[in-house]
Amino acid sequence: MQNTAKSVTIIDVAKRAGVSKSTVSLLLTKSEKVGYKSRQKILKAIDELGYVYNRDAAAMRSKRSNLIGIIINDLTNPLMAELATSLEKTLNESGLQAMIVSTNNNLELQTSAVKNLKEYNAAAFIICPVANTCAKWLDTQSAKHNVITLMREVPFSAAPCVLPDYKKASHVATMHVLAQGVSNIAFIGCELTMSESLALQSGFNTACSQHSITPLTAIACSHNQALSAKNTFLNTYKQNPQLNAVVCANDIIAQGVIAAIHSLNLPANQTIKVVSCHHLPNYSVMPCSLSTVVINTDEIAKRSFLVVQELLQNTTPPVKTLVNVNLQIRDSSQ
Amino acid sequence: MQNTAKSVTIIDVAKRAGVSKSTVSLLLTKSEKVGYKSRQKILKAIDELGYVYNRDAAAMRSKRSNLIGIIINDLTNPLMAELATSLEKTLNESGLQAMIVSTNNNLELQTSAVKNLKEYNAAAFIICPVANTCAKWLDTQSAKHNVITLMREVPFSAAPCVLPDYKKASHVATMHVLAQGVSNIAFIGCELTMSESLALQSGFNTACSQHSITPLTAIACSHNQALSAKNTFLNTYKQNPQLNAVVCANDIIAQGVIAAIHSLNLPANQTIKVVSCHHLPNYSVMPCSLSTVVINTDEIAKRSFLVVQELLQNTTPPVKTLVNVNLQIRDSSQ
DNA sequence: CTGAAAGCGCTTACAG
DNA sequence: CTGAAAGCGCTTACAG
Repeated sequence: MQNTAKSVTIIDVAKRAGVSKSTVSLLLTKSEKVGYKSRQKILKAIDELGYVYNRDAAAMRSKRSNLIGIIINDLTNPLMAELATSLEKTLNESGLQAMIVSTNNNLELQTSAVKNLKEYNAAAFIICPVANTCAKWLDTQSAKHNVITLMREVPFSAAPCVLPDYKKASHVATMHVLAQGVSNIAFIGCELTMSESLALQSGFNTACSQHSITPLTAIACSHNQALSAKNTFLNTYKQNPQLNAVVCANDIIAQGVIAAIHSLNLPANQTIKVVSCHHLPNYSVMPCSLSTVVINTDEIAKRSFLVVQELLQNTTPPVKTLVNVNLQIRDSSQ
Repeated sequence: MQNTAKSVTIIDVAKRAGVSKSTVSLLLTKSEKVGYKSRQKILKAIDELGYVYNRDAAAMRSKRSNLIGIIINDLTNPLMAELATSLEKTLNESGLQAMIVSTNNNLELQTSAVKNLKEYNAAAFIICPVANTCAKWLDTQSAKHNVITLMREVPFSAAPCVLPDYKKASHVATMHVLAQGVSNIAFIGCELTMSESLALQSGFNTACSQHSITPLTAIACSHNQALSAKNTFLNTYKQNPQLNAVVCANDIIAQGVIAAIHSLNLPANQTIKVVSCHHLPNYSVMPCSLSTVVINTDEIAKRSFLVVQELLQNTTPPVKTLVNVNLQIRDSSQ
């Protein structure tokens, strides 16, 4: 389709506007240098001819690029989608073009996504890395390109990283339930080898020891599955019937745990408190209310952008940016 | 960063491999035409030099492009995210590069997204249109570019469109509960002016009349809000206490309705059946089970790809492709 | 398979 | 502001 029509170039625009090709190019790049009259004529010509700026040609000639790759490991996670959307908006506002790519938690797809984006001359890569991303690979990319990681830290990598303060998240969540006088508390997380999970567990343990409480247990269930969390909780409860509080790694796990607690049909005087360390946008609409730690995706997007900007300007950004998190308190006794 | 290093070109590769520039270009484009020995030498040189194919240059010279824009109105909807991921995978497998862009249900963002992607020389646009997309605008784009719409139909537009059989979805869902002998049935949808909602309602009405039942009511609640659905249901129930079945437009609304039913504390012999016409991936993990209509995103992605392929080959694809849907039966009495 | 040549649409100095 | 010129990295015939 677009092959049939001969494309309109700046030469055509220049002819029509009665100015030189250079002037058109000047308007298209740094528009403040062109006088009012020429500007009007050029804009009119562009409109009449339906001229479309060719960024491929511009990028090739100038060796610049305003394309930023956003590589997301799990786009079906509403938090990640929200973050990607927010990032895209932030980049757009600075004249940059976001290109979101989904790797579906697949390492090969992540590798090929970065390779492809290089061929498209991306100026920077914002990566939410898949779980088993290798630090060596990341450092190789980072040495030659502008790369930052998001939401997840790749251990021992030198690439700048922006992530929520997971340790604070679990700490504040745990403190919240401990303040209510519970004493038999468990943590239910997932993928405990990930740096995120380790940070969550660490915040949990710190809070427990600050209250001089030995946590009952800390257990992992399979990846983001409410059903798995439900079963995990039921097993834990069987072995620890004195359990009266559960700190969950995120809202999905919390949902599973809450479902499990409902299924126990506990007497009215026996409650088990549940709190989540990681709010997921669309899960807030659930029947039951839940105290949860909210991660501000706009703030993460903003911080990420600042780091990317520093990279683009060849200054050295902080290697790690922790973004604050906030506990949203709701009725969390089940 | 990438500006400092002088880039490696096919000329460098050709020199190193001891072949001509043309041969390298040949390998990079249609590789079957290059002999085994040359191929090995070239691949070795590419590897040693860290050569990166420059798609901007290639696209500019050849006037071809393998970039496909995927423009999604709501990336935080897990179904849309799943669809985008699936589409990206399908495109990748055919050597095309997907560029996902989120418009966040904002018409201006959608317009500028398409404009930007044109500047990047996208070969086609796959659009999940925002609600108030104008048919005229879409037809203008479609006249000059390869454009298809997904999941939502823009009324009176000539652009090819791929979407689930919403009418069948609500029909099969409604028939399912009617077969259980209910007689007082309501439909709860959202945004009833959208073509999707109209199709859902039409399927519902058809099923009711096939059972010679006059539905109690059909009501809209605000956009995808479980809480709003909950309140809407409670109001409806107050006015129609004989209600014993509810057909919901999607899982989120169904969740709200189920929560409302729970809050009624109905006697054990009184149940209200709930069914959903539109399954949303991450909502399947809910405490309660729910019969719901599953939309196969892989199938939609595949069909969309076929339509795009036809457009790229300048043949005329079907203007409308309806993808089959399936009722997933679970215990749906609440 | 090679090699020289033209050209895709732009940017970037530069002299006027 | 103009205008001519060079060049970004590739593809595409074409004659050998």
